[in-house]
Amino acid sequence: MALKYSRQREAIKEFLMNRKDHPTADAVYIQVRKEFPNISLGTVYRNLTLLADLGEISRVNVGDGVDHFDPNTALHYHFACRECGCVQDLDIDNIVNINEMASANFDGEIGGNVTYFYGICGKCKRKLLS
Amino acid sequence: MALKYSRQREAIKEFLMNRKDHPTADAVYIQVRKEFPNISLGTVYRNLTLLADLGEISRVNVGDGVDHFDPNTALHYHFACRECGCVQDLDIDNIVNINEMASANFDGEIGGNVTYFYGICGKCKRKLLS
DNA sequence: TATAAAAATGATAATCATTTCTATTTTTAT
DNA sequence: ATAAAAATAGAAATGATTATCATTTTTATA
Repeated sequence: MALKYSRQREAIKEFLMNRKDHPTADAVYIQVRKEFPNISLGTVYRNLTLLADLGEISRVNVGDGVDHFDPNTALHYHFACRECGCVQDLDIDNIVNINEMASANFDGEIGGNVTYFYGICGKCKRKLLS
Repeated sequence: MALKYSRQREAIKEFLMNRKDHPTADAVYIQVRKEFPNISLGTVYRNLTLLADLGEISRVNVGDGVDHFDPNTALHYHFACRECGCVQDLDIDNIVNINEMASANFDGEIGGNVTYFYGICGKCKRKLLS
């Protein structure tokens, strides 16, 4: 149970920390393989899950069937482009009271919510117009 | 391309229309198999996807790794119990302006958003307290 | 520094939801 | 009645993720 150092885990963390594009496990794998040619996809998944469980990174779901990973664990919102599949952060204030709103007229316990946006990103929008 | 009647599709639709519990494809399959013992899971998936594409039902994702299906296509919010896995409707007003909020400071086009809540349902809450 | 227990790894197999394929059956316009 | 189009059942394929397990790394302690 006690955590032990691993060069692979450090490389995964290091790679992710410099990223703003919310890579998938496979994207992490492809990159980290440049430094560790023998790393296995299972190791990438295992470490991403571990880091997420430790709260060092967060797992992001934007409905495209693949998990994305984000070094920013603070509350913020994501946008997913349905054209190119990119995932980006949105610069908006926290949506207020949403859990409280849901708690009214509800006999269970609201633990949290998942909110994300989708559409066409700026890049794809410009491409489609030209 | 032209749609042709199918008894299986009617049975799937009929079953779903009387449901408030947002069944999965597999749950639909198990039920409809009582009337059509030879129906295949592929047929269930094909028809659920078709009905969703036609806008007659909606596909609901609550982050549990399985798609749920809802005969109610009007905008409303869902709650997913992390204890028992049940999915239910929430009786709350529409969350206002959320797409507009996201559109500010964003150079792409917001097409929509996905918002759902999770936690412990009333039934499980009571069970845990006793 | 040597060592041995604990943890992590690489390789691969397994899982699970969903989709695809194909030969056969249903539907339906004529 | 018939034949083209669409739908089906059954089975295989896919794709993301998890599990298994023999081997390698890490690290606390002798």
